[in-house]
Amino acid sequence: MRLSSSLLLIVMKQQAQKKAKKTGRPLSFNRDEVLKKAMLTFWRHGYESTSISDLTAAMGVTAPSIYSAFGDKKKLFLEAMRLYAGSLGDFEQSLNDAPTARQAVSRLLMSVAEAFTGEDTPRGCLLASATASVSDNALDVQAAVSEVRRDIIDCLTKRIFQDIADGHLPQNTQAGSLSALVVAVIQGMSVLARDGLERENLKAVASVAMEAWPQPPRGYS
Amino acid sequence: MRLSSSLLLIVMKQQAQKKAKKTGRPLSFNRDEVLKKAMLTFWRHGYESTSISDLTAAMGVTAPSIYSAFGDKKKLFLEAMRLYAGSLGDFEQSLNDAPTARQAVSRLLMSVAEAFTGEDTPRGCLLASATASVSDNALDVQAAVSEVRRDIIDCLTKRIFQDIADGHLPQNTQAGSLSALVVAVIQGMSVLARDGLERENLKAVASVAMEAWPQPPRGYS
DNA sequence: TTATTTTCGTAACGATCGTTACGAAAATAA
DNA sequence: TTATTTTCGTAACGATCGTTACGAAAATAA
Repeated sequence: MRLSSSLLLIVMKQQAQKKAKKTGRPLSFNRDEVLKKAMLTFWRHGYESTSISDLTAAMGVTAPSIYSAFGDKKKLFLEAMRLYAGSLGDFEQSLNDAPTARQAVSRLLMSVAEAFTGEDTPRGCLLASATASVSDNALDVQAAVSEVRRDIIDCLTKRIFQDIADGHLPQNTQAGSLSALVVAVIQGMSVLARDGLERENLKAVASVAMEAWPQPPRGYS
Repeated sequence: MRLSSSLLLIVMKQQAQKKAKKTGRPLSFNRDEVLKKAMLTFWRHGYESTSISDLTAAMGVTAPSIYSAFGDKKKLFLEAMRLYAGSLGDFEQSLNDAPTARQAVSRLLMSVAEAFTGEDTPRGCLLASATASVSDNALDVQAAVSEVRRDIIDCLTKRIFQDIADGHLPQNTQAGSLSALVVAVIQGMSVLARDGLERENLKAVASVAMEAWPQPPRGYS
């Protein structure tokens, strides 16, 4: 077989994956839509406290179809978590779009205050609550969530170092501790949101938290 | 029956409850000791992810004995939670023993940083993780934990108001938001501790968080 | 049409969940 | 000793867990 025809086959296969050229009975549900419903269920009840029965009810899909489409409960959760968290690249982009790390974090805290108290979504943060405690069977799922948090902290740390280099933050700024504090505050805000704290009060907490942000060096802003 | 003899009977009954004057086969375990082991198990795995089987293994007590001594799983958890949290009065006392609210909170954050990274205990905070997410069957247990957090916030708020009155804090200090932030930071530190952050790094986070504490008015400290 | 492919829903799998019935065991009371 | 009281351990309860076997249904390919 020549290389060109091999490549052609690959291209055709990719096209088939994109658009419904497949043979066989078609899927009766929209994969993205039911994944979103699974995500909302995990958001509300967490990983282990959400049963397959809860998921079939929320997704409107039978258990065998869930297993066929997503593998098993762990893989479904991991996909749901990625849908919730979004891409790390987009997060990094949003941090870099802001003029300073301070403004990026200030806006971040306000937007999570809104997101944690949405009318049409569960309260709090899926990352904070879904695997806060698990049995030994789900330690790997917990570790996956933990890794997402670590990536976010690393991302924030990089942005803070950049601000130090640009003179927006003092040279002695503890970049790692400061970014870890930002994530701690966000995860703590999730707890308060779940406890029922109202949106405006949560924003006030975020506002007070920003007081911990170091002042820029003299002559800078 | 005369009142005096009735009172005498009550006194005798109380004595019987204190010391082992009971008839019948004696308890084969120390109730306080096995409660502590249950508490540690709930601390590690949370309320719903801890099974009765986990508890019998950790406590060294059979299921029927657990039910006889503690009622059911919910009541056992609530007792374990109270053992973990301690009395609100003691907490209030510790806040009032400190010279200022700032020092009380600063010491509080350092002591939880130690407690969340103990060698012989699970990581993080039982209150933060054990009921972070639950099924509908355990919403009442979640509410009980939530109430403990609210009590702590109220306690901190009172102490902060006292410092405002004493001139240690500015008149415009947002006492409610500041105390809610303290609890948010603590609950967020629990997440970081569970993620594996080392003790000294967690203390550094707490230290940066204290930068959010308002400066005392001019002329005060 | 017939063959092939994929998904459908039903029905069930073994394992584990929280909880309890019940007779044996171990103490005191009479 | 015998009666009474309380706890013991075994064994099981119905319910639910996550997962899968399997034949029917619904599409395209030949």
